[in-house]
Amino acid sequence: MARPPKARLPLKQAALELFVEHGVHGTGIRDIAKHAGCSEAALYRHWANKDALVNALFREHLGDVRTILEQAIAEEAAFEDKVRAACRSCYKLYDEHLQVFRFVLLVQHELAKSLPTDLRMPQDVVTDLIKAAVVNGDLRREVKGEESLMAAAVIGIFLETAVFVLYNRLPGPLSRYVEQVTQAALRVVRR
Amino acid sequence: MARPPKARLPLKQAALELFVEHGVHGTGIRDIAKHAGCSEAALYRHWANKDALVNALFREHLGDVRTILEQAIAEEAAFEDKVRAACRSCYKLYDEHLQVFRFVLLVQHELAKSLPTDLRMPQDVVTDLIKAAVVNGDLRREVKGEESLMAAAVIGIFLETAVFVLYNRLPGPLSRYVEQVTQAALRVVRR
Amino acid sequence: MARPPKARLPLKQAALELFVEHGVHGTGIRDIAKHAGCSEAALYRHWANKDALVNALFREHLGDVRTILEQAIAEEAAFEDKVRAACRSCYKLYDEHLQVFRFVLLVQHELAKSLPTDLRMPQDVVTDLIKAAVVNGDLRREVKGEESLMAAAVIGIFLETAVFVLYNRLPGPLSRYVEQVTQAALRVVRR
Amino acid sequence: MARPPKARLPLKQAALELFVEHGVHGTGIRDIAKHAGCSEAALYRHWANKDALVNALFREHLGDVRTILEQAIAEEAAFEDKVRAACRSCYKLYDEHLQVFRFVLLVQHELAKSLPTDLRMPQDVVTDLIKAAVVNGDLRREVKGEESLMAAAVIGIFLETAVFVLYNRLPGPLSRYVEQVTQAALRVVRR
DNA sequence: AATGAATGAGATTTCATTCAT
DNA sequence: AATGAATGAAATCTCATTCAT
Repeated sequence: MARPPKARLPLKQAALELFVEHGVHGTGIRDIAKHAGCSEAALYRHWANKDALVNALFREHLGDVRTILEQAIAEEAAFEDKVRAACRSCYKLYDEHLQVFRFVLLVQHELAKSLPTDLRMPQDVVTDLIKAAVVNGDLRREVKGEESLMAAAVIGIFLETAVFVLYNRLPGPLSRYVEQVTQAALRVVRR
Repeated sequence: MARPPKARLPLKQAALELFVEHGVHGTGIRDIAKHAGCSEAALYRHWANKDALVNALFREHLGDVRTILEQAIAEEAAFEDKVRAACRSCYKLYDEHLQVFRFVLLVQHELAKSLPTDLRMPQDVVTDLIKAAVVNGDLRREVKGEESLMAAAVIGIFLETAVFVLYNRLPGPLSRYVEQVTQAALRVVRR
Repeated sequence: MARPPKARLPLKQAALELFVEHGVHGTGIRDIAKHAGCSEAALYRHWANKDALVNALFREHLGDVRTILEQAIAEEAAFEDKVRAACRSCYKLYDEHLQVFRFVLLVQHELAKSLPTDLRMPQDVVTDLIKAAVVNGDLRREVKGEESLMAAAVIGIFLETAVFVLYNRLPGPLSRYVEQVTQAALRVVRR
Repeated sequence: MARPPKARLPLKQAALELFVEHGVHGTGIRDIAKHAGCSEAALYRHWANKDALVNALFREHLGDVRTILEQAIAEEAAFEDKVRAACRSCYKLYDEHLQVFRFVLLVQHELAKSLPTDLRMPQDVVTDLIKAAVVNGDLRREVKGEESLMAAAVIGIFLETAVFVLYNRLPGPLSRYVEQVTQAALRVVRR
């Protein structure tokens, strides 16, 4: 191999920070390069263009979130514990890597059009969790056919609480709400 | 009284559609003008600049949503009916004026930084609804101090269900879920 | 109408001159704008991009050349006179508007790929002239089936003489060779 | 003797193909390197820079064409046979190495400005052939002083026929027209 | 009053070339 | 010796806004 890539990681880090801070459209190549301490052209060796960078970054971090969720859920046996673990793992990510969390949240709507349909999303993980609980008998049969609706409710409770903390409608850190949010979610899915 | 301006409405309609479709930053003056069937300069007869248009549009539609919510809530007496009316009114807006709904949702995040803090948001309406219910005794006293958290949960359930419909994770129209969403929200706030 | 376009013509003239002088690739938007005495952005109001300008310019001037040829040919009755008129009209263009002639010659190969197939070219005019002469009996029947080959030869004689003058292999002006070139072309097509 | 360089030939071949396909200016170092299956820096081990590569390539292939022409002409005694041999040798090159032919044709115009004047061109070979024929008495004395004009005509017939085949105005292979083109050229130069 | 031309500033992207490994 | 990363300069193009008619 020739020179080991030196700008790749700084560029990703800089892009993440600036995208979250000023939005994807509000952040220029120039800003990213300057913040990363390298030239603008360096970016184009690693990604075809700005869009490609955004997409790569999104896929990567979305994968992280999904993995965190899946692992947390897999490590618990009871449904309630799975829900709590899911919540705790995500809120931990929020508190420790706010930028990753915000980026995934932020860009999701902006990229909705250009995302491949085969991409497994965190929403899918939660939906599957609920479907499995219905099958297992952890949730009443009446929920049958409403799994997606229940998933929407659970995700909504998870996310909007984070949004409230983000915009200072609730005091942080987010993790302090794990138990309350978990109980709220459980009250929704358990009739 | 002078005759009403002719380009104003088409411009607003065009801006709304394009902002929702391509984002505020992704939509140029030329796009708006072309889509509205008038000249680029016409825009500057009605608003000082692009930002002013965006802000005016946001304030206006946010006001609509807030008003709809407030009226719906005011027209009912019981807490449960208020929640149901709030949900129904918003979901009706979604089904009939999807773009208004999406615009308010979308721009909120994109413009988070530049929004004036004095603006009363739909979130505030819901929070106040819950606070009032605690005072009235419609909700148990234990909720005291958790009003914002409860509001977050309720709003999350409302919104994420809409998002699920928007991205075809749930079949539309959104209004069909009013009762289920209402019950879910109530289960959360009622211990 | 608002402001009458002031930069359009200067831009076309500047582009023509610079394309001929330094080649299409060798000429930048900046050069064209500076030479035309206007801003770079002005160009994009009139053409979508550089390629579009090149194409429009080519189509326009190609049309001129074709029209000149067709008119010259139409004004004469005898085959020999038609050939002479064709040659004279083109060589007059060369001597008086060298840039147009060179541009059409230069860009032809560069644009070969992107040109629509329906475009009637000067080559077609000459080919049709010869086909008509065979039908009329102005040329022997033996030429039948060789019209395109004869057209190639005639055009080759026309063009390469111009190229020789262009590169100073022959002294100008080109028009002085009209009679000799005409006779050469006639010797080729008349068995 | 050191072992022969490994990347040199692939680079030359790739450059030739891409220059013909997209033009010299339209082809980048990266394109050439990728197409040749080696690194970008490799090019600079063999040539000082892009210009040097272009020039070397042009000189080489131009030399090839000139040599082919000169040999073909030298191997025949009679003027008519010389013309036929010249045509046949070039058309053979066209049919078997289209890219070399096109490259020499193409680059001649694109690089007209930057070409060294000392370079002996195929045009010179043909002009000398005709001059010699006048001196030898193979062509009438009346042609005296018109040698360059005659050379232009002969070359024009040769080239434009090839161009017609290139753009599908005539069916290939080009070699099938050797005899007809030869006769056409002879008719021009023989009064 | 209303248009569309024009613009300055800046965005993104490309390119030939050099550099570090 | 050979690679691919990095770069400065420049190219193309976009944009919100102003201007002349």
